[in-house]
Amino acid sequence: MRIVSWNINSVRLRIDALKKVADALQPDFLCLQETKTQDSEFPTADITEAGFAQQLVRGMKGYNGVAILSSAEISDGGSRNWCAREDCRHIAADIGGKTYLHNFYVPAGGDEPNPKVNEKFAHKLSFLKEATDWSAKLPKQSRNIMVGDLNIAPLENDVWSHKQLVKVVSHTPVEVKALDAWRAAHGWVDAIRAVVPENEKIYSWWSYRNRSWPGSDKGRRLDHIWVSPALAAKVTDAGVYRDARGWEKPSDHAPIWADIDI
DNA sequence: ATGGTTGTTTAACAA
Repeated sequence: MRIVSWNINSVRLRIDALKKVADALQPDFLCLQETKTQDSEFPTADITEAGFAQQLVRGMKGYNGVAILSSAEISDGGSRNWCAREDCRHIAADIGGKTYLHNFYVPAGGDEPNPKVNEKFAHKLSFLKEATDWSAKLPKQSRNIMVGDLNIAPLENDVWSHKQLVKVVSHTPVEVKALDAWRAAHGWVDAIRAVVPENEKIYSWWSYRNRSWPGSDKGRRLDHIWVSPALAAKVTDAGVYRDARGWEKPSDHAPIWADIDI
């Protein structure tokens, strides 16, 4: 079974790119973030045509928004509000066999990594804390897959330069510590790093502001696929589909994928 | 040290 997670940065603008990703990666489940589309405007018919008749959608006008698309039957696994905001940053699916798929879009956090002066960074840290508490309550033997744009690159080789980014939001020690706590709360296993050794650089996002992609390759690994300890041994392969970042009018994120033997 | 780009929605905001 293949799971793909992709911050598409507008599902309406990039519907053709979605079809190309579907053709190339053949996902059983395609999880999207930053759909930027209210549910009534979601391109349901186009996505059905692309092979995903099953669609769980939670969007809002202009910002955020998440979706889980599937070719096989799934049922609604609910969606949660975080930090008492209805800002469409989570949706879940029951994908059968007592296995649950959670799709997250964590707040980016603004520019200044100081919660006292930057409300967006405070929001990000609060979100991480709530998600940690939520993870701690998941039964240890339960089968969960958690994907999304977590907006944090935790390891030194998850960024193009640890030294130059250590004070930049997405790679600061306080965020990395919070992400580690979130992971530890359930014993989540990082599927990408289970496949790609920590001494190898791997990224999933490249800023639009750096026009030199892919030459200088100044990326960050902001997107993640985590699995419950009970599924850790079932991850057979994983990676980043970098090609999509080089297409016409790309999202600033590339799709990431994992094969899980369930 | 600064500014660099893109998307939604139309001047500003978020990323």
